[in-house]
Amino acid sequence: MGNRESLIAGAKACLHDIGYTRTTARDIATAAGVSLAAIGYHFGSTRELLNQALMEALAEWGAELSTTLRATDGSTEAVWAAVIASVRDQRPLWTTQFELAGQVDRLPEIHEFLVAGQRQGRAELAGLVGGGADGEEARLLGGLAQALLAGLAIQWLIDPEGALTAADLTAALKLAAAKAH
Amino acid sequence: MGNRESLIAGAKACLHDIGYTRTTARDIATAAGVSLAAIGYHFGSTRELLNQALMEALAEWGAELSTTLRATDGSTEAVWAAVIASVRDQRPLWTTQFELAGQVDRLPEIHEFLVAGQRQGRAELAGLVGGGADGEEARLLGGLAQALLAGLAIQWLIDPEGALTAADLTAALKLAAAKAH
DNA sequence: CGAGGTTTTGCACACTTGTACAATCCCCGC
DNA sequence: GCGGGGATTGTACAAGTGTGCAAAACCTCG
Repeated sequence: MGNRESLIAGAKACLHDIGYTRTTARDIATAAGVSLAAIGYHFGSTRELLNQALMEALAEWGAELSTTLRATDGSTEAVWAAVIASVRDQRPLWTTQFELAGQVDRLPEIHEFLVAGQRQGRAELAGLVGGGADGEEARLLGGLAQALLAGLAIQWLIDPEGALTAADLTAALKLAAAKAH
Repeated sequence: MGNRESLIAGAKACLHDIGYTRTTARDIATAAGVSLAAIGYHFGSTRELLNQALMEALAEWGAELSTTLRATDGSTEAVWAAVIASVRDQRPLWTTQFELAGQVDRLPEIHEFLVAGQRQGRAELAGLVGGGADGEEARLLGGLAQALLAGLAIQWLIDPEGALTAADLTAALKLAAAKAH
Protein backbone atom coordinates (compact mmCIF):
# COMPACT_ATOMS: atom_id res chain seq x y z
CA MET A 1 0.00 0.00 0.00
CA GLY A 2 1.51 3.30 -1.07
CA ASN A 3 1.61 6.38 1.05
CA ARG A 4 -1.34 7.86 -0.74
CA GLU A 5 -3.59 4.96 0.18
CA SER A 6 -2.17 4.90 3.71
CA LEU A 7 -3.08 8.54 4.10
CA ILE A 8 -6.65 7.96 2.98
CA ALA A 9 -6.94 5.04 5.37
CA GLY A 10 -5.40 7.06 8.19
CA ALA A 11 -7.72 9.96 7.51
CA LYS A 12 -10.72 7.64 7.65
CA ALA A 13 -9.50 6.27 10.96
CA CYS A 14 -9.19 9.83 12.26
CA LEU A 15 -12.72 10.61 11.08
CA HIS A 16 -13.88 7.75 13.28
CA ASP A 17 -11.72 8.53 16.30
CA ILE A 18 -11.42 12.31 16.29
CA GLY A 19 -14.07 13.61 13.93
CA TYR A 20 -13.84 16.06 11.09
CA THR A 21 -13.07 19.44 12.58
CA ARG A 22 -10.62 18.29 15.22
CA THR A 23 -8.34 16.01 13.22
CA THR A 24 -5.00 17.59 12.50
CA ALA A 25 -2.43 16.92 9.83
CA ARG A 26 -0.21 15.23 12.40
CA ASP A 27 -3.05 13.01 13.57
CA ILE A 28 -3.50 11.70 10.06
CA ALA A 29 0.20 11.26 9.39
CA THR A 30 0.63 9.33 12.64
CA ALA A 31 -2.42 7.16 12.01
CA ALA A 32 -1.16 6.42 8.51
CA GLY A 33 2.38 5.72 9.68
CA VAL A 34 3.68 8.21 7.17
CA SER A 35 5.61 11.44 7.28
CA LEU A 36 3.83 14.73 7.69
CA ALA A 37 5.08 16.10 4.38
CA ALA A 38 3.43 13.29 2.44
CA ILE A 39 0.08 15.02 2.90
CA GLY A 40 1.17 18.09 1.01
CA TYR A 41 2.81 16.04 -1.70
CA HIS A 42 -0.15 13.78 -2.44
CA PHE A 43 -3.10 16.01 -1.67
CA GLY A 44 -1.88 19.59 -1.60
CA SER A 45 -3.45 20.34 1.71
CA THR A 46 -4.81 18.58 4.77
CA ARG A 47 -8.30 19.82 4.02
CA GLU A 48 -8.38 18.23 0.57
CA LEU A 49 -7.21 14.93 1.99
CA LEU A 50 -9.81 15.00 4.72
CA ASN A 51 -12.56 15.88 2.28
CA GLN A 52 -11.63 13.05 -0.03
CA ALA A 53 -11.49 10.57 2.84
CA LEU A 54 -14.79 11.90 4.08
CA MET A 55 -16.54 11.38 0.78
CA GLU A 56 -15.28 7.84 0.52
CA ALA A 57 -16.16 7.04 4.12
CA LEU A 58 -19.67 8.42 3.86
CA ALA A 59 -20.26 6.77 0.51
CA GLU A 60 -19.31 3.41 2.02
CA TRP A 61 -21.45 4.13 5.05
CA GLY A 62 -24.41 5.06 2.90
CA ALA A 63 -24.04 1.99 0.74
CA GLU A 64 -23.87 -0.26 3.76
CA LEU A 65 -26.91 1.36 5.35
CA SER A 66 -28.77 1.08 2.09
CA THR A 67 -28.15 -2.65 1.70
CA THR A 68 -28.96 -3.21 5.37
CA LEU A 69 -32.31 -1.46 4.98
CA ARG A 70 -33.06 -3.30 1.78
CA ALA A 71 -32.36 -6.58 3.55
CA THR A 72 -35.28 -6.02 5.92
CA ASP A 73 -38.72 -7.42 5.17
CA GLY A 74 -39.81 -3.89 4.38
CA SER A 75 -42.08 -3.50 7.37
CA THR A 76 -41.66 -0.12 8.95
CA GLU A 77 -40.71 -1.60 12.28
CA ALA A 78 -37.94 -3.69 10.74
CA VAL A 79 -36.60 -0.65 8.96
CA TRP A 80 -36.41 1.38 12.15
CA ALA A 81 -34.79 -1.48 13.99
CA ALA A 82 -32.13 -1.63 11.30
CA VAL A 83 -31.55 2.11 11.59
CA ILE A 84 -31.12 1.85 15.34
CA ALA A 85 -28.72 -1.05 14.90
CA SER A 86 -26.72 1.05 12.47
CA VAL A 87 -26.46 3.88 14.97
CA ARG A 88 -25.14 1.38 17.51
CA ASP A 89 -22.63 -0.22 15.16
CA GLN A 90 -21.53 2.80 13.16
CA ARG A 91 -21.76 5.38 15.90
CA PRO A 92 -18.68 7.41 14.94
CA LEU A 93 -19.86 8.00 11.40
CA TRP A 94 -23.30 9.03 12.59
CA THR A 95 -21.79 11.58 14.94
CA THR A 96 -19.53 12.81 12.15
CA GLN A 97 -22.62 13.30 10.06
CA PHE A 98 -24.16 15.60 12.64
CA GLU A 99 -20.86 17.32 13.19
CA LEU A 100 -20.89 18.21 9.50
CA ALA A 101 -24.48 19.37 9.71
CA GLY A 102 -23.34 21.73 12.45
CA GLN A 103 -20.72 23.22 10.12
CA VAL A 104 -22.96 23.52 7.13
CA ASP A 105 -22.76 27.29 6.99
CA ARG A 106 -19.02 27.45 7.60
CA LEU A 107 -17.70 24.79 5.23
CA PRO A 108 -19.14 25.54 1.80
CA GLU A 109 -17.39 22.64 0.09
CA ILE A 110 -19.13 20.32 2.54
CA HIS A 111 -22.52 21.90 2.07
CA GLU A 112 -23.09 20.74 -1.49
CA PHE A 113 -21.89 17.31 -0.54
CA LEU A 114 -24.44 17.14 2.27
CA VAL A 115 -27.19 18.35 -0.03
CA ALA A 116 -26.37 15.62 -2.54
CA GLY A 117 -26.26 12.98 0.17
CA GLN A 118 -29.54 14.14 1.62
CA ARG A 119 -31.32 14.05 -1.72
CA GLN A 120 -29.97 10.64 -2.57
CA GLY A 121 -30.93 9.30 0.82
CA ARG A 122 -34.43 10.67 0.49
CA ALA A 123 -34.83 9.11 -2.93
CA GLU A 124 -33.72 5.72 -1.63
CA LEU A 125 -36.01 5.94 1.35
CA ALA A 126 -38.89 6.92 -0.90
CA GLY A 127 -38.35 3.77 -2.90
CA LEU A 128 -38.08 1.71 0.25
CA VAL A 129 -41.12 2.91 2.19
CA GLY A 130 -43.13 4.38 -0.64
CA GLY A 131 -44.17 1.06 -2.03
CA GLY A 132 -45.99 1.63 -5.27
CA ALA A 133 -46.78 5.25 -4.55
CA ASP A 134 -46.71 7.83 -7.29
CA GLY A 135 -44.14 10.63 -7.47
CA GLU A 136 -45.67 13.08 -5.05
CA GLU A 137 -46.66 10.45 -2.51
CA ALA A 138 -43.20 8.93 -2.67
CA ARG A 139 -41.61 12.34 -2.14
CA LEU A 140 -43.70 12.94 0.96
CA LEU A 141 -43.15 9.51 2.42
CA GLY A 142 -39.44 9.63 1.65
CA GLY A 143 -39.09 13.02 3.32
CA LEU A 144 -41.01 11.83 6.33
CA ALA A 145 -38.87 8.73 6.62
CA GLN A 146 -35.71 10.77 6.34
CA ALA A 147 -36.79 13.18 9.04
CA LEU A 148 -37.66 10.30 11.32
CA LEU A 149 -34.37 8.61 10.52
CA ALA A 150 -32.31 11.64 11.48
CA GLY A 151 -34.42 12.36 14.54
CA LEU A 152 -34.25 8.80 15.73
CA ALA A 153 -30.49 8.69 15.23
CA ILE A 154 -29.97 11.82 17.28
CA GLN A 155 -32.04 10.38 20.10
CA TRP A 156 -29.98 7.22 20.16
CA LEU A 157 -26.74 9.14 20.01
CA ILE A 158 -27.52 11.50 22.86
CA ASP A 159 -29.78 9.54 25.16
CA PRO A 160 -30.18 5.85 24.32
CA GLU A 161 -32.06 5.17 27.55
CA GLY A 162 -34.84 7.57 26.71
CA ALA A 163 -34.85 7.02 22.96
CA LEU A 164 -37.77 5.52 21.11
CA THR A 165 -37.34 1.89 20.14
CA ALA A 166 -38.53 0.60 16.81
CA ALA A 167 -41.65 -0.76 18.48
CA ASP A 168 -42.17 2.58 20.22
CA LEU A 169 -41.94 4.41 16.95
CA THR A 170 -44.45 2.22 15.13
CA ALA A 171 -46.80 2.50 18.09
CA ALA A 172 -46.36 6.25 18.13
CA LEU A 173 -47.13 6.49 14.44
CA LYS A 174 -50.31 4.51 14.91
CA LEU A 175 -51.27 6.74 17.80
CA ALA A 176 -50.67 9.82 15.73
CA ALA A 177 -52.73 8.33 12.92
CA ALA A 178 -55.59 7.65 15.33
CA LYS A 179 -55.37 11.22 16.65
CA ALA A 180 -55.60 12.60 13.15
CA HIS A 181 -59.18 11.36 12.78
CA MET B 1 -21.80 46.24 32.22
CA GLY B 2 -18.77 44.64 33.85
CA ASN B 3 -16.18 42.60 32.07
CA ARG B 4 -17.75 39.40 33.23
CA GLU B 5 -21.06 40.19 31.60
CA SER B 6 -19.29 41.47 28.50
CA LEU B 7 -17.48 38.18 28.20
CA ILE B 8 -20.67 36.17 28.43
CA ALA B 9 -22.26 38.39 25.80
CA GLY B 10 -19.20 38.13 23.58
CA ALA B 11 -19.12 34.37 23.96
CA LYS B 12 -22.77 34.16 22.95
CA ALA B 13 -22.04 36.28 19.90
CA CYS B 14 -19.21 33.93 19.01
CA LEU B 15 -21.49 30.93 19.41
CA HIS B 16 -23.71 32.50 16.78
CA ASP B 17 -20.98 33.58 14.40
CA ILE B 18 -18.29 30.95 14.80
CA GLY B 19 -19.86 28.03 16.62
CA TYR B 20 -18.71 26.08 19.61
CA THR B 21 -15.61 24.18 18.61
CA ARG B 22 -14.00 26.87 16.51
CA THR B 23 -14.31 29.91 18.76
CA THR B 24 -11.01 30.86 20.35
CA ALA B 25 -10.22 32.83 23.46
CA ARG B 26 -9.14 35.77 21.34
CA ASP B 27 -12.39 35.67 19.38
CA ILE B 28 -14.35 36.06 22.57
CA ALA B 29 -12.13 38.76 24.03
CA THR B 30 -12.36 40.76 20.82
CA ALA B 31 -16.13 40.34 20.55
CA ALA B 32 -16.48 41.41 24.17
CA GLY B 33 -14.13 44.37 23.79
CA VAL B 34 -12.12 43.13 26.72
CA SER B 35 -8.58 41.99 27.33
CA LEU B 36 -7.63 38.38 26.80
CA ALA B 37 -6.57 37.87 30.40
CA ALA B 38 -10.03 38.74 31.68
CA ILE B 39 -11.22 35.29 30.63
CA GLY B 40 -8.83 33.54 32.96
CA TYR B 41 -9.59 35.91 35.79
CA HIS B 42 -13.38 35.57 35.66
CA PHE B 43 -13.86 32.03 34.41
CA GLY B 44 -10.62 30.17 34.92
CA SER B 45 -10.51 28.86 31.39
CA THR B 46 -11.96 29.56 27.99
CA ARG B 47 -13.84 26.28 28.01
CA GLU B 48 -15.69 27.12 31.22
CA LEU B 49 -16.70 30.49 29.84
CA LEU B 50 -17.92 28.97 26.60
CA ASN B 51 -19.87 26.28 28.42
CA GLN B 52 -21.57 28.83 30.63
CA ALA B 53 -22.46 31.04 27.68
CA LEU B 54 -23.71 27.98 25.84
CA MET B 55 -26.02 26.94 28.62
CA GLU B 56 -27.50 30.40 28.86
CA ALA B 57 -27.86 30.76 25.10
CA LEU B 58 -29.54 27.39 24.69
CA ALA B 59 -31.80 27.95 27.67
CA GLU B 60 -32.98 31.22 26.14
CA TRP B 61 -33.38 29.54 22.77
CA GLY B 62 -35.40 26.72 24.28
CA ALA B 63 -37.61 29.09 26.20
CA GLU B 64 -38.30 31.15 23.12
CA LEU B 65 -39.08 28.10 21.04
CA SER B 66 -41.33 26.80 23.78
CA THR B 67 -43.40 29.96 23.98
CA THR B 68 -43.55 30.18 20.20
CA LEU B 69 -44.90 26.66 19.96
CA ARG B 70 -47.36 27.27 22.75
CA ALA B 71 -48.62 30.34 20.92
CA THR B 72 -49.83 28.22 18.02
CA ASP B 73 -53.39 26.93 17.87
CA GLY B 74 -52.02 23.50 18.70
CA SER B 75 -52.77 21.97 15.33
CA THR B 76 -49.89 19.85 14.15
CA GLU B 77 -49.45 21.88 11.01
CA ALA B 78 -49.17 25.14 12.94
CA VAL B 79 -46.59 23.57 15.23
CA TRP B 80 -44.43 22.44 12.33
CA ALA B 81 -44.74 25.80 10.66
CA ALA B 82 -43.49 27.43 13.85
CA VAL B 83 -40.56 25.03 14.01
CA ILE B 84 -39.58 25.81 10.43
CA ALA B 85 -39.85 29.53 11.15
CA SER B 86 -37.57 29.05 14.14
CA VAL B 87 -34.96 27.32 11.99
CA ARG B 88 -35.07 30.26 9.62
CA ASP B 89 -34.85 32.91 12.31
CA GLN B 90 -32.51 31.19 14.75
CA ARG B 91 -30.38 29.33 12.26
CA PRO B 92 -27.04 29.75 14.07
CA LEU B 93 -28.30 28.23 17.29
CA TRP B 94 -29.84 25.31 15.46
CA THR B 95 -26.56 24.58 13.74
CA THR B 96 -24.74 24.90 17.04
CA GLN B 97 -27.13 22.32 18.43
CA PHE B 98 -26.16 19.82 15.75
CA GLU B 99 -22.52 20.73 16.11
CA LEU B 100 -22.78 19.72 19.76
CA ALA B 101 -24.58 16.50 18.87
CA GLY B 102 -21.61 15.71 16.65
CA GLN B 103 -19.26 16.11 19.61
CA VAL B 104 -21.35 14.16 22.06
CA ASP B 105 -18.74 11.45 22.57
CA ARG B 106 -15.81 13.82 22.80
CA LEU B 107 -17.12 16.50 25.17
CA PRO B 108 -18.42 14.70 28.26
CA GLU B 109 -19.43 17.89 30.06
CA ILE B 110 -21.66 18.68 27.11
CA HIS B 111 -23.18 15.25 26.94
CA GLU B 112 -25.15 15.43 30.16
CA PHE B 113 -26.32 18.87 29.22
CA LEU B 114 -27.64 17.58 25.92
CA VAL B 115 -29.36 14.68 27.64
CA ALA B 116 -31.11 17.03 30.03
CA GLY B 117 -32.16 19.34 27.22
CA GLN B 118 -33.44 16.45 25.16
CA ARG B 119 -35.53 15.06 28.00
CA GLN B 120 -36.98 18.43 28.85
CA GLY B 121 -37.79 19.11 25.22
CA ARG B 122 -39.50 15.75 24.88
CA ALA B 123 -41.57 16.39 27.98
CA GLU B 124 -42.69 19.75 26.69
CA LEU B 125 -43.55 18.36 23.30
CA ALA B 126 -45.48 15.54 24.93
CA GLY B 127 -47.60 18.09 26.74
CA LEU B 128 -48.07 20.08 23.57
CA VAL B 129 -49.04 17.36 21.11
CA GLY B 130 -50.16 14.70 23.55
CA GLY B 131 -53.39 16.41 24.41
CA GLY B 132 -55.06 14.52 27.20
CA ALA B 133 -53.08 11.36 26.63
CA ASP B 134 -51.94 9.21 29.52
CA GLY B 135 -48.30 8.79 30.50
CA GLU B 136 -47.27 6.15 27.99
CA GLU B 137 -49.15 7.67 25.10
CA ALA B 138 -47.68 11.07 25.88
CA ARG B 139 -44.17 9.59 26.00
CA LEU B 140 -44.61 8.03 22.58
CA LEU B 141 -46.14 11.09 20.99
CA GLY B 142 -43.54 13.37 22.56
CA GLY B 143 -40.70 11.18 21.32
CA LEU B 144 -42.19 11.08 17.85
CA ALA B 145 -42.62 14.84 17.78
CA GLN B 146 -39.06 15.34 18.93
CA ALA B 147 -37.67 13.06 16.26
CA LEU B 148 -39.68 14.85 13.60
CA LEU B 149 -38.58 18.20 14.97
CA ALA B 150 -34.90 17.35 14.75
CA GLY B 151 -35.25 15.67 11.38
CA LEU B 152 -37.21 18.57 9.95
CA ALA B 153 -34.68 21.06 11.26
CA ILE B 154 -31.79 19.25 9.65
CA GLN B 155 -33.61 19.19 6.33
CA TRP B 156 -34.19 22.92 6.46
CA LEU B 157 -30.60 23.59 7.50
CA ILE B 158 -29.00 21.55 4.76
CA ASP B 159 -31.40 21.73 1.84
CA PRO B 160 -34.29 24.18 2.26
CA GLU B 161 -35.39 23.73 -1.35
CA GLY B 162 -36.00 20.03 -0.94
CA ALA B 163 -37.20 20.13 2.65
CA LEU B 164 -40.71 19.17 3.68
CA THR B 165 -43.00 22.11 4.40
CA ALA B 166 -45.44 22.02 7.28
CA ALA B 167 -48.22 21.14 4.85
CA ASP B 168 -46.03 18.43 3.32
CA LEU B 169 -45.39 16.93 6.71
CA THR B 170 -49.03 16.77 7.74
CA ALA B 171 -49.90 15.29 4.36
CA ALA B 172 -47.10 12.75 4.74
CA LEU B 173 -48.32 11.76 8.18
CA LYS B 174 -51.83 11.21 6.85
CA LEU B 175 -50.42 9.15 4.01
CA ALA B 176 -48.42 7.04 6.45
CA ALA B 177 -51.51 6.59 8.57
CA ALA B 178 -53.49 5.41 5.56
CA LYS B 179 -50.71 2.98 4.62
CA ALA B 180 -50.75 1.50 8.13
CA HIS B 181 -54.21 0.05 7.56
C1' DC C 1 -6.12 62.17 50.40
C1' DG C 2 -4.39 57.43 50.71
C1' DA C 3 -4.19 52.55 51.94
C1' DG C 4 -6.41 47.95 50.62
C1' DG C 5 -8.76 45.17 47.89
C1' DT C 6 -10.53 43.92 43.52
C1' DT C 7 -10.34 44.30 38.41
C1' DT C 8 -8.04 44.87 34.34
C1' DT C 9 -4.42 44.45 31.20
C1' DG C 10 0.08 43.89 28.48
C1' DC C 11 2.99 40.52 27.78
C1' DA C 12 5.35 36.32 27.41
C1' DC C 13 5.77 31.50 27.52
C1' DA C 14 5.13 26.92 25.83
C1' DC C 15 2.72 24.48 22.62
C1' DT C 16 0.08 23.26 18.38
C1' DT C 17 -1.09 23.96 13.65
C1' DG C 18 -0.47 23.83 8.43
C1' DT C 19 2.64 24.09 4.89
C1' DA C 20 7.00 24.89 2.17
C1' DC C 21 11.62 23.38 1.04
C1' DA C 22 15.77 20.92 0.35
C1' DA C 23 17.75 16.67 0.91
C1' DT C 24 17.40 11.85 0.66
C1' DC C 25 15.64 7.51 -0.84
C1' DC C 26 13.92 4.14 -4.03
C1' DC C 27 12.82 1.93 -8.14
C1' DC C 28 12.91 1.18 -13.05
C1' DG C 29 14.90 1.45 -17.66
C1' DC C 30 19.25 1.30 -19.88
C1' DG D 1 25.92 -0.68 -12.42
C1' DC D 2 23.89 3.59 -12.85
C1' DG D 3 21.46 7.67 -13.97
C1' DG D 4 17.11 9.99 -13.47
C1' DG D 5 12.67 11.04 -11.89
C1' DG D 6 9.09 10.33 -8.83
C1' DA D 7 8.26 9.41 -3.86
C1' DT D 8 9.40 10.23 0.84
C1' DT D 9 10.97 12.65 4.75
C1' DG D 10 13.36 15.75 8.40
C1' DT D 11 13.03 20.13 9.44
C1' DA D 12 12.01 24.87 9.77
C1' DC D 13 8.94 28.64 9.80
C1' DA D 14 5.10 31.72 10.56
C1' DA D 15 0.77 32.05 12.44
C1' DG D 16 -2.24 30.98 16.06
C1' DT D 17 -3.48 28.59 20.59
C1' DG D 18 -4.52 28.82 25.88
C1' DT D 19 -2.97 30.35 30.12
C1' DG D 20 -0.03 32.34 33.87
C1' DC D 21 2.13 36.48 35.92
C1' DA D 22 3.42 40.93 37.40
C1' DA D 23 2.27 45.50 36.82
C1' DA D 24 -1.10 48.92 36.35
C1' DA D 25 -5.71 50.91 36.98
C1' DC D 26 -9.70 51.40 39.54
C1' DC D 27 -12.85 51.76 43.13
C1' DT D 28 -14.17 51.87 48.06
C1' DC D 29 -13.73 53.00 52.64
C1' DG D 30 -11.47 55.32 56.37
